[in-house]
Amino acid sequence: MAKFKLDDVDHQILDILIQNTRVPFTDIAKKLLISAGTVHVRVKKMEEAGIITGSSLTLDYTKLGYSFIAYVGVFLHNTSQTQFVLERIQEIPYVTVAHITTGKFNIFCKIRARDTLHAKEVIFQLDDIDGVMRTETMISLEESINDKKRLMHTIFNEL
Amino acid sequence: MAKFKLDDVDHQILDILIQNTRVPFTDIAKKLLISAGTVHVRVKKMEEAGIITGSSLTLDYTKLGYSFIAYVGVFLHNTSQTQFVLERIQEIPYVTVAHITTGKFNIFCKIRARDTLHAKEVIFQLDDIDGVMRTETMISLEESINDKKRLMHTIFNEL
DNA sequence: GGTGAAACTTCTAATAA
DNA sequence: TTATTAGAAGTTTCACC
Repeated sequence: MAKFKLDDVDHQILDILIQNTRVPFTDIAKKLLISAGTVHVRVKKMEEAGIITGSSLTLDYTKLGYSFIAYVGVFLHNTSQTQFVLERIQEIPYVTVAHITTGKFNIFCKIRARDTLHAKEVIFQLDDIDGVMRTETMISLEESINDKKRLMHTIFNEL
Repeated sequence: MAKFKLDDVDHQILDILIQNTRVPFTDIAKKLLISAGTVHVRVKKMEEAGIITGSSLTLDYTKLGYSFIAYVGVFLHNTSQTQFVLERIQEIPYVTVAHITTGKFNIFCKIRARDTLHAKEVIFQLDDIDGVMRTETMISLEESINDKKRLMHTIFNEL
């Protein structure tokens, strides 16, 4: 898929909305010295172009009792089983992301659980899927997320 | 941190907003057969309680020319260097997440790059950090993200 | 392309239940 | 706690630059 051409105004709009989707267009307009109508049109275009695919809340899962994060590498008996196993993995809600990978593992996923006991259950569920040979777990002791804004700035300065 | 008590109405509000933060409160109210004022109060409370920590746009990075995802495991000479290395890693904008982990690697991170050539540069940057012994890369061939909504539903049914 | 203003929709806080 | 309501605020469209 080709790059999409965004100008500086688009970048600044994304910059603001990426940090808080509920900032009013009128506020953005004031800040960028353009009209609210323009902000509206720009956002709509970026949505139509598929650059903006949606918006989501950021929740504190720790406050909901889910403070445990781990990455689990999955080894398969045979790579032909990849799709089947992936589908089984997707049925486990505690697996938040799964990747088919090259390198050490065949499938690689991130899980979010309540605690070690709960994580053990989830990992056993993964182990029990037909075609899975074994798994290897890396427990996250500390997560540090790099602000999306940093990547965006870097991307924008390249375009 | 303790669990927070959310009732069914809160769950349903989160369910809707997690999929699209811009759904008007009046629409949510209609759907849940409550008033918009109530929705407003509930959301505000969840924000104050720290359950809702923010909102963000979902962007299609592939459309922006960034279709390459890889996970990189980092081995350190000495775990005492963990904090130092983590700080250097955070300076690289193409690293979107980094974790201190137990298990195979000392630090584990996710990178987003334009292509293999660019990824190579990023990985070399990681390798060059003082204290890093070596890295191990797993390239993502296919990413499958499990809907946040699924995890939420599961969490809610437990609470 | 952008603007500004009108028409419409939504938000929000105070009041009442 | 929740509902109602009315004024404030935001969104969206459109005729005109």
